Amino acid sequence: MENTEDVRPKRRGPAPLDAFDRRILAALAADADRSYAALGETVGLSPPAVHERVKRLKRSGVIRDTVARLDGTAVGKPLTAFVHVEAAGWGKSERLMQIARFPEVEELHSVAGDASVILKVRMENPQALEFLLGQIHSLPGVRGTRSYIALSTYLDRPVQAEVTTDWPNVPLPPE
Amino acid sequence: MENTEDVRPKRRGPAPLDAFDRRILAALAADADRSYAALGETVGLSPPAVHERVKRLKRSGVIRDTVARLDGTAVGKPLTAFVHVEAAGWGKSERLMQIARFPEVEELHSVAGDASVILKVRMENPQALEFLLGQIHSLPGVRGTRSYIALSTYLDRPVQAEVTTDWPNVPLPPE
DNA sequence: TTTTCTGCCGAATAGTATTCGGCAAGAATG
DNA sequence: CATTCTTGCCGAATACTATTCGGCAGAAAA
Repeated sequence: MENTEDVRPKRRGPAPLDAFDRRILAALAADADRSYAALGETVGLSPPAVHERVKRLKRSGVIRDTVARLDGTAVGKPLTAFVHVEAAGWGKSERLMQIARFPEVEELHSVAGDASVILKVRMENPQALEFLLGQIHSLPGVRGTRSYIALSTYLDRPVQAEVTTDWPNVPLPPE
Repeated sequence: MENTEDVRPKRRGPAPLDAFDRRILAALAADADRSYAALGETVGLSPPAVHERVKRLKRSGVIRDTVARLDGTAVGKPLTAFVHVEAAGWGKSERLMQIARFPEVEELHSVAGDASVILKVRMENPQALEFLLGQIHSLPGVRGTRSYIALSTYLDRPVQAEVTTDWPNVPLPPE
């Protein structure tokens, strides 16, 4: 006989995140400094069990990475702004990607809407923003930009593990 | 005698971040999982020295927190969007702040420009976005909204420690 | 029902984080 | 300038965690 290779793998694709995973993710997205013992305490698992799950979540890419979030003002960049770039032809010219090399640029998305690209930038001062806009305008195919300068930031947090499921009902989730 | 309390404290305010601090911050903003030994290796300090600096940077608030960054799609929210809210009177009505309770809302800024408030949201699907917009429109003083749906995200990173200082010169920083 | 697989736990081990004492360089003091 | 004081570093010692391991139990497959 041959064909002994018929055994299909049991399950393909990432296991769909059970309640423990969700709690672990929620906790880590809020504070990744806690020990596995403390984590296990809050989610209801032993330290090794939490460890194994976190390891799996990292390998599978659910946890992209763990980072320190810095205070923009403290590092010398108190000015946050969103820059909408209207590009001709089709947004994502390779050149436009180049401005991602500036450490001031934190996000870069191509979007649907009356802007082709949206940037989130954090600058030292208005003049620096002016220079950056100059850089952007010098790129080929850039028709114009529109900047929105943040006056106050009321919320700035990473991707949350929770998902609102009962949209039509709740007017506002409880505190 | 009295007035022996004349001795002014040597230095007020946060020390201004030397080169070591910068390197530590840059490293931690990229990957907070490394050991102090590994960090010390790359920045040129002993593990205890790095530890002490990190502790100080956290206490002083330069390092706001350390978080795990999750994959939006993996947690069930593949749709990223920026929502501009045009509010009457003055943007920051207390009520508007309430929508920050939805775990889908990641950022909330008041801005200068032809929008009063900008939200960054991550939704399960377009319908969920529709519901959220409904919530926003139901708030008093909201004149309208404009949504920009992210098609591709080319860059999404935390505040970088580096600051570009020679703006007028460089056309683009080297790789 | 039996077998297999998965994921948990407690205990053991390995590896860090953290503390401590001493030292050296720069700043303040006289 | 000499002296004192302060700051921040290092190496070694300690305490605490992460990580590994063996065994077990429940669910899924056979």
